[in-house]
Amino acid sequence: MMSGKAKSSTNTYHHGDLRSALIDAAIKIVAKKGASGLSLRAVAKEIDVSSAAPYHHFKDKQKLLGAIVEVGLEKFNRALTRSVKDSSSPDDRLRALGVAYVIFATENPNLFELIQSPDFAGDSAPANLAKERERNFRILFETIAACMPNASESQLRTGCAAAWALVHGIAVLAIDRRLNAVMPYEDLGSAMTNLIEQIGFTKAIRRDI
Amino acid sequence: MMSGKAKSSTNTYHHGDLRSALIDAAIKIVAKKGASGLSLRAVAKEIDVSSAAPYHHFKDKQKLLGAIVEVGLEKFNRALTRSVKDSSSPDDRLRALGVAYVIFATENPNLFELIQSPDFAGDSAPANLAKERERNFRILFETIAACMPNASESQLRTGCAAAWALVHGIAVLAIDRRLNAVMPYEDLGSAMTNLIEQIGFTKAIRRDI
DNA sequence: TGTACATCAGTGAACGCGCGTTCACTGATGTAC
DNA sequence: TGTACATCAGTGAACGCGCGTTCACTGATGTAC
Repeated sequence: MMSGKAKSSTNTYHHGDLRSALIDAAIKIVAKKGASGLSLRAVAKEIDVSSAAPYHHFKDKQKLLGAIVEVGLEKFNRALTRSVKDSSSPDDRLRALGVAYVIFATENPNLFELIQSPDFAGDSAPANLAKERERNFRILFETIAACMPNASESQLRTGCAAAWALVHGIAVLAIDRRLNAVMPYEDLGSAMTNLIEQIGFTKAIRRDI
Repeated sequence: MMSGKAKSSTNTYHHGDLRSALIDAAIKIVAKKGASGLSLRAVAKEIDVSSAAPYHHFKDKQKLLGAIVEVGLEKFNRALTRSVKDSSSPDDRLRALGVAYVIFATENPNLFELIQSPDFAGDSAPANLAKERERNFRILFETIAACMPNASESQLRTGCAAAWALVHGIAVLAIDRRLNAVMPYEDLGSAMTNLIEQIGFTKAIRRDI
């Protein structure tokens, strides 16, 4: 057994930190096969534990998935926050934010899709996830607000919707390599950056508002 | 039995047009439960036929799904073609095309998602599907070309990518009602139209190109 | 420090389920003569 | 028009599989005295 134990280096009956280990293993499987390819049994097997063991830490499969989404949202949040940190002008920050969104999506396609899944993004989603999502939205809203200093609340929201939809569309299409047919690039990341640049991202969403 | 037979009104041993019936039933199930909720057995049951019967018409489940996608793409194509028919100016046509895209997606969410699934949209997709998709792209390309009469081929392609991504993003987010939180409307369709209008759809994609 | 005991976090076997697919079969249909 | 026969399109039973989940259990851990 190669798996490191958290509390003891000997092979103990108890795992030490099975909960974290389960989440890690689950994220690894999701990354490889997508959320639909994840089974509790596979997760348990991945860390050499019986199929029943996870039930001491998660009520059911859905709860484990929820934990993955939480971790994923935090990671996403970190990426977005980082992107917006040191850019100078509001427009630059908005552009950087969009690029970070797309880059995260293409680098973590399966995790991104799980995070966006209606099961966890809808009204019936757990409160902690909604809170994390709210944090993400705050970043966008504040950046947009800095870009449009004279806009009303309602105008800002429309701006958010427009920017979000555009970037989300690029992300989704890029994940499935659907844009390659339209504009072939070798490096997907730079292609997306390029696209965002070319359509005048920040200027576009301010137009006509 | 309520199901109508194609060739005979009596209850015959042979169905008549089982292939079409299977596709219809499958589309109905997809509409209700999504592609992941579709099973061959359920399709067979829906039209009161044995679980083995579909195998006389489709080699396996994937082939049936492919048939659904084909029908779905044709329907999608019809909607897009229609939208672009009688509008006057190129800008109006592009806008109408975008609206039709979003409307189709929100009215047929599960079918739309199946159509866009990487299993059938990727490079390994069946040739007939790729052809149907090409037809859809043609509509966009020609509309964009009309909007940008002096643009180069490469510029047109970038324009296509931008317009597509924006509209696709709206569609995907709208399906999951994710935009409601940002800009609440009662009628989703009019909200989307509104959004497309407000961000200056056609002007935006011409900017900086 | 040592012992008794409650609690915790595992095990392994089993359950029932729905699924895709295969198989030998049979009734219906169409065609050659 | 009638008959023999090949082919077609169904049936129903069964296969094996992976899955989520439950259960009685047991070894390890922590705590009160």
